Amino acid sequence: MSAERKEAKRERILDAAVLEIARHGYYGTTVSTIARRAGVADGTIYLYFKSKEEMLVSIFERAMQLFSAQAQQIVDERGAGAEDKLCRIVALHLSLLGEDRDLAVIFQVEFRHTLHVLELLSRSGIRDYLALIARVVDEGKAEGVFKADADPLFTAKVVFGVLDEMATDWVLSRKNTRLASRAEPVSDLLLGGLRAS
Amino acid sequence: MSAERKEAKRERILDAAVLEIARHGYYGTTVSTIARRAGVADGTIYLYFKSKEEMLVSIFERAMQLFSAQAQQIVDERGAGAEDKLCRIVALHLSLLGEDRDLAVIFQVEFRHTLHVLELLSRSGIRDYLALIARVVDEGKAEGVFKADADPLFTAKVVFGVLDEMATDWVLSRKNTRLASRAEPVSDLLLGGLRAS
DNA sequence: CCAAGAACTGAATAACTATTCATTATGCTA
DNA sequence: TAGCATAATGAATAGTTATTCAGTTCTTGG
Repeated sequence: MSAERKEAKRERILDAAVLEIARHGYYGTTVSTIARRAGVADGTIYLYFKSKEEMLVSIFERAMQLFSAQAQQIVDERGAGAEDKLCRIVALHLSLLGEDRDLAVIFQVEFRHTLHVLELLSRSGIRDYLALIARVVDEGKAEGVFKADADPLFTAKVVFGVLDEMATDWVLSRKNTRLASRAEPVSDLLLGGLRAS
Repeated sequence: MSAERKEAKRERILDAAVLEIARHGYYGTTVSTIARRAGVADGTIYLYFKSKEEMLVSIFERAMQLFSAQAQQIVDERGAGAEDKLCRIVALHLSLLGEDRDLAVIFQVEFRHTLHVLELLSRSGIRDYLALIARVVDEGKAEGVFKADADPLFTAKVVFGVLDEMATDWVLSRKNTRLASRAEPVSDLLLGGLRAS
């Protein structure tokens, strides 16, 4: 079997896992269910993943890669100001989760539990993301548009916390709002607290 | 058996459950383990709780009661300004979780998963809490110290999000910092974004 | 077209554990 | 203190499910 076809099947299994786990939770989803939805036999799962838990880790890694790559691009851009970069990261975060409710559920609900199992391992992906935001805060201080006494990592955690709560709130609410529509008010409030006076 | 002694035993079981679940997760903790730590037989658990899940709900309710009662007191106080009230709620939130790491772990990690099972049920406790914060924002607007265009519920979610992220970060970090020490910088940043200019 | 290795299958296995309930202990009242 | 109700026990039950592996089907290079 060609490498591409193998990769495609792996993706299909992962997609099935995202869908089922989002709807029924990690412990409420059996390997058989995932296999059935992916259209493979139970045993086949184990040709692609060492265990059920490894599947969850893979979901996290695949999503985090998408996330980080795009955020990185925003941060690296030359010529853009820190305020603008921060707004775009906020918008990106809310858009990516807002586009895929199943993935959002897994991020906001299932990983929280898994973090307990994986502990700092999974958090390391978040740490990189926080560092990225912190860099933007640092730039803003250098530009003189953010308060000189803002602690970059602390500020990054505040930003992440707000985004995270928005996402969780959206996931748990039944209303049919767009998550991305909250980007502007979030940016406004955060920038209000950050700007040099 | 007297009602007090019964209540005391119920509390002992709940304490044992908090300890074990915080350390090993809900699914990593067996009813037998909780029973052993509480010093009772497995079957005894079921004289006090209908099921394992009900134990978790009881933990949530017991803690939320403590939480809400104190927050309510702050909000109800006459003569205090909205800025001051907000600062005190921030401090309260971080103190209560900071005083009891096991409880904090359950709140920040285990309940996230359980929310999936209990869905909006558990969130309703949070909803009341959010409403309380929103009321303070409203007062601040009436006093003229907060921006006139601040949306109270949205702002409450932002505040909660920041507090929540601080708590999660503290729970997952191994460092021996005090959670409550972040109250001041959190308040500063939030008030900076909220104040009328 | 045909090995032969790669990929896949799914029933069987091997735990694991929430909950029950027949039995025993305890405490209270008269 | 006897008798009765209440409380506690913990071994047995009943069900669940991740993982394995012996056997089958597909692919492909010569």
